[in-house]
Amino acid sequence: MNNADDNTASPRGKPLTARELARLMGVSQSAVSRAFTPGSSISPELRQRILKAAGELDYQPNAIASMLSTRRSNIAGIVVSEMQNPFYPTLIEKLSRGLQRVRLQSLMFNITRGSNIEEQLVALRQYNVDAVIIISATVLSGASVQWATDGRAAVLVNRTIPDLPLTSVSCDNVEGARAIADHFHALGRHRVSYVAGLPHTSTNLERQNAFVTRVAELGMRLIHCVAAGEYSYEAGHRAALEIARGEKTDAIFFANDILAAGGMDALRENAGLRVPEDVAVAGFDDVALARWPHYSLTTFRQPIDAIVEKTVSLVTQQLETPSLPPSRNPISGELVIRHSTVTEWSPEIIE
Amino acid sequence: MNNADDNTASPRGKPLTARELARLMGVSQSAVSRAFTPGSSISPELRQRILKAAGELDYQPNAIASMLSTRRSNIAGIVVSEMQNPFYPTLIEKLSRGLQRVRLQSLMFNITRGSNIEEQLVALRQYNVDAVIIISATVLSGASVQWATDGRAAVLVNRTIPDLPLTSVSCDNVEGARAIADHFHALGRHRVSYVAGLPHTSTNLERQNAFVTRVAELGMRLIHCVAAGEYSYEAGHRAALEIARGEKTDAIFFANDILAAGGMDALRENAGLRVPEDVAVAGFDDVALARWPHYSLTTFRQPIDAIVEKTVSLVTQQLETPSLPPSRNPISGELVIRHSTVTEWSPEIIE
DNA sequence: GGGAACATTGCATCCGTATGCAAGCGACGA
DNA sequence: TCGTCGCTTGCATACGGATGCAATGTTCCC
Repeated sequence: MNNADDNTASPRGKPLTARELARLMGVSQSAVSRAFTPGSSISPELRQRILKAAGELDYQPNAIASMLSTRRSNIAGIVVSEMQNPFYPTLIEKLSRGLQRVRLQSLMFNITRGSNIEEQLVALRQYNVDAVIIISATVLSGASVQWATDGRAAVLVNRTIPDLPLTSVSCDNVEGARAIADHFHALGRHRVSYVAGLPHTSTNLERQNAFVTRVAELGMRLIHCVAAGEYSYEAGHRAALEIARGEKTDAIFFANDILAAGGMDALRENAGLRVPEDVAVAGFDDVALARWPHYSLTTFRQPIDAIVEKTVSLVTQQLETPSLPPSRNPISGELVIRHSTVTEWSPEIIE
Repeated sequence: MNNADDNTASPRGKPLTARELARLMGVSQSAVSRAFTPGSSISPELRQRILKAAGELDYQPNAIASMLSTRRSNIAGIVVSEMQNPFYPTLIEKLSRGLQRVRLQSLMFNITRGSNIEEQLVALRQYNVDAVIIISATVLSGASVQWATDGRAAVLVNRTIPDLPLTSVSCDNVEGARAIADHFHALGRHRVSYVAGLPHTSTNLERQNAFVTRVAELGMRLIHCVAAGEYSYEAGHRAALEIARGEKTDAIFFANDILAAGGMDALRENAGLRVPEDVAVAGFDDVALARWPHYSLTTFRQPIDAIVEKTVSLVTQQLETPSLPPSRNPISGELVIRHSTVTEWSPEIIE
């Protein structure tokens, strides 16, 4: 009757609307809508009939229209930067899959030194995302985050923002840094050092403070405490060389694995030191590279799956209960001992 | 007059709508809409007045409603997987920034072996993305891609799909593979080998064929040609060991840098071979790791910026001219010679 | 058998913005 | 001075689906 060219799926044509499908089937548009809305008031028979027809005619609800009606976008905005550290791609990948399980698509907002952060946050609001997940380590002002997350579910992952009470999920940095210090101590190393990445990030502050404190508690000496400036291989390399030129140290804790990798190469290849014999090296994260035989890096493993799971569950809770008070959620990690601190450790076999 | 509590920005309240702003200002809703639509029929004075008021009252257009009206989502769906290879996070990051320049947000669709691909593609359609950019190396059926991209701008990056005429942008794999072969030849290596990653991907097929062909042209012998099975360090490690156990080879081209890294470590640390003296090693991509002194890997650099630029421009063109015929766009890369093939090469300095 | 409680369904309207159309207005030429 | 043209502006409606409410049909119990 209409321009429904024929009753098969129609490629290249404008997509079928609920109203059209309804008319073709002789039911109301409401019925079509309800067929696709779980828990709505519709008989199983009608729903089946509609879903079947929808399948045959290749109808599917227009998510945009649905968003407008429900004021629910089913989109989570993920604010991201620092993609150079392989920890984050992995985290994001798993997170995005975790969010899909609760029917949330991930809209990525890339914050980078070059880009216009404010513009990104405006977009966050314009797209009406239901939830904001902030992973970026880049410094964001509390005010703008407040504005961007205002009235929606929000979770900070692996970071906090000063003076801004927001729900956060983090690997337990204190536990991890203490575990590294304890491990150094158990190895009999007493002249230890710390290499920070970005000095003002919350992850770094927590790791650094916990490490320094624990080192003092155990009666070890903190020889060097330097900031590499960023979380990169090159920065770790530079920092290690700087340390090697200074007073002798017998164990170095790098704030993450990438720094540690750069550091190890510098110590071995440029400073002529043996790892772990002359200096033990530990990192943080347990990214893929830490398992590579060349590095075989002792590190504190961030429990990615648990972090993702917790984040998703917090988002879900907040969506259900908008008034939920903010909470902090440290997730326990695990010390992974490898060859960079222990000579006699048998390296994991590559299967 | 209404419940406009006061005339300052109102946090926590529902966002202001164009209609409300219009009524507060005594203008029509159309005027507000036009003020935010470049090129629309409105006097500069009124536009300024409205934008100013919008700023003060913290009004911004609801992107969802706008999408519904215009049938334009200003969203590009990026179909992704393989986030383990650092080349991709970098590419995605730059791509997402490039798309932002033309006012497209990036909605990421993570395809992974575990996840439900069909479901992802349904979402792609439901969200009415304007453009689809497929980066994933994972095998997708032509039919489903056809369906997902039907009627919208689409670009394949660094891959093609058999029997599916779609616009694609790729690093010139043939040029790269030939350059590596030529380089090996110039080094006097005549017993060369090739290590594939995922054997059936288009990138691999192109690199492998071009390399094998060129090797024959130059009169070199292809000793080994193995498939590592995936693009990972471990796979490269395994493949290198396998090769080292077999007939002697004096140069190995790994299909990408990560494979090459695993391979180099295996050759040096497990097979007791010297790189480059006993065996020269080359990769493909030029990821960050290739520059690390420990690897200092000769590789063919993918021109990421040019790829991104071309992709964005193709998307733009397709959005302007929906009927644009598909095209293939190889982008020229660059051979980067480092220490893994040339002894006397002075390693780049870490600044 | 009558009436009430419940399950289904359709109707009408709303979500917030974009845009075709016509009305209003000033400028300009004849 | 009048008519016409062009620029602004507002009005009305469309975009596609969700949902409160009323209408209808069904079931169950006394």
